Amino acid sequence: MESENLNVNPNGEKARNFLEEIIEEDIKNGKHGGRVLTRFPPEPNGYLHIGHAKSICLNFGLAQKYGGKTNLRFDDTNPTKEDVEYVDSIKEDIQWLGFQWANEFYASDYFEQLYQWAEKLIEMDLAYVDDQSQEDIRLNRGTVTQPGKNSPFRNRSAEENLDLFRRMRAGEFPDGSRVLRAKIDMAHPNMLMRDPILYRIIHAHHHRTGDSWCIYPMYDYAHGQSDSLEQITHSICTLEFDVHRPLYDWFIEKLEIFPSKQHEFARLNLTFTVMSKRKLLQLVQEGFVSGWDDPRMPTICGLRRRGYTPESIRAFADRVGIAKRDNVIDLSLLEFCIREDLNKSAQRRMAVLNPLKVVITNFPEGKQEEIQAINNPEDEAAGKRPIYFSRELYIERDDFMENPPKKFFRLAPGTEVRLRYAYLIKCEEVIKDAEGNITELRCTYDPQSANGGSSDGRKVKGVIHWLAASHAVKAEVRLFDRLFQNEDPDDVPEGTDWKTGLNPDSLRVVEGLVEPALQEVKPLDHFQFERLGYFSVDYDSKPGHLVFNRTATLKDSWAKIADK
RNA sequence: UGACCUAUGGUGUAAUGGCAGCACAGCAGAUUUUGGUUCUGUUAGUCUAGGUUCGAGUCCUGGUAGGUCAACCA
Repeated sequence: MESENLNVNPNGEKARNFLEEIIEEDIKNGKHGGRVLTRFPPEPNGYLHIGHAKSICLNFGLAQKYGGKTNLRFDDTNPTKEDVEYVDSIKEDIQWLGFQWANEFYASDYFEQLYQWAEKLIEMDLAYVDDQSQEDIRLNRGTVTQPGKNSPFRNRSAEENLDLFRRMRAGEFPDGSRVLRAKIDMAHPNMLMRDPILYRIIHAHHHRTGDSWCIYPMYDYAHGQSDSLEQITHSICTLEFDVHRPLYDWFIEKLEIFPSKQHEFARLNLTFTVMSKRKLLQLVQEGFVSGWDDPRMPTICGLRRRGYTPESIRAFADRVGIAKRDNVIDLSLLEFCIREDLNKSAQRRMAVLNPLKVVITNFPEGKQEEIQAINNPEDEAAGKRPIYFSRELYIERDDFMENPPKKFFRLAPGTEVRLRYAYLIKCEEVIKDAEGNITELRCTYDPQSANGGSSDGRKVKGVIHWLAASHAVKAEVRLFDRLFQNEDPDDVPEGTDWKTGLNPDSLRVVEGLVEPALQEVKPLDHFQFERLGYFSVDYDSKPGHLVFNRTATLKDSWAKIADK
């Protein structure tokens, strides 16, 4: 769990982000007795994504660092959008990431208290029932440059307001007919302070409170007070809530309740990635992906299925940093984090995605040789496993070129390469079918070249992966690429649907060959298929039908050389 | 045409009035039975104009640029 912070101050201390500075200052001043309590407050209206992961790591990480705790609170104030399906997935994802909340709360737990406070505000002449239509409320709010106009219902007596508000709760009025608003200032330069709506009438079934309510509090009226009820010390949210802060403070001040403080940080943006829940939902509903956990999705469950580890996501959250300026993180940083983790932990296996048959003409027919292959060169404790060498083999089709360019140091007619952990082989003959397609290579091997040696001390630059024909089983291999082809997926030509930016090649399924022992694996086990990248076992995989997802490619320097 | 937030290499993020550093990406080299890893080196930055100060990325003022706000969403 200990995350490395790479930024170091000149005095050698770890660099702090601005939130850590605020908290340390608060602790120093004895605020709340040095207590730190944060919260992660998702609305259960969708699955969590990598942006939420940043927020989770921040909220839980801060509490851990300063000896505090973190609550999980579902912001379930809008019954028309929310569902228990999302509640369950959110809890699962947070735990998978490696965090445990101190308490599981729901904004709906506080509906009665919130209601009582609303009556109090009415009695204080700080709230009123407005009968204006939704349209009129919008019109009379003014614009960012023009002040709004007072509602004709703004000066109702407290008695009348109380009566009306109680009847709203009792269900006497239809949806949209009336709202409860705070009485602040219709000319306030901050639009949020122009008599914000506190309650609206929604005759809908709520996933937790059922049908006991037909009026529901708005976010602004629920969030700060929920923080306050839980005695949250540091309420951390994203930048767009910045303009809500005066209102957050207004309720706490007028109600004279626990003074939670809101702090804002910049949300995560990733190149080639859409992060909006609304858009991700659209991709799912319109069938562009197989579901919220499609391995191409930036959701936590999608990344998990893709083979990302919790450690890699936490490391990523740590490296992107926390600040208040808008940012777009390069996707290559996320890829770096998963490679860094998997390089250390993933066992190596042989696999061939696009097989080309090779016959070793000077190797006896029927003979089989056992070779000990290293499981993970980065981790000696991972040990070795047997693989088998025989006369008939498969190599990767891309590892042979009939007319190789300069600097291609794999197999070509007359050249020699090493088969990883096995022998040096030399290509003697290329067999083709009637159409001229290469169907087979005839090679000879150097019997003296085991264990990295050779008969005369010669070395070769190329080392390729391979599989004995007798020791290879078929597997479905899913290769993924980014879902969107533009660096900024929202940057599409005027008037075009945002989905025009989808990458048509984001999924490729191939039938490959893998080591037979791979039949024993279970979902989410991960491996590095030598030279092909990191792969993990899909949920769909079963003994008769192996399915692997490519988590990440290896860094490919050949691609750059070939480009030049 | 309002209020608020923000501005440091290509991308992020430090420097809390005192040598502009780190990571990713890029480039070059060494090692390597993975064109991987590891190691070394390297390119590249304080939006702008003033002011305060012995000294400004940092403080002040103006400008410029980007973002947020006009749901009975959160």
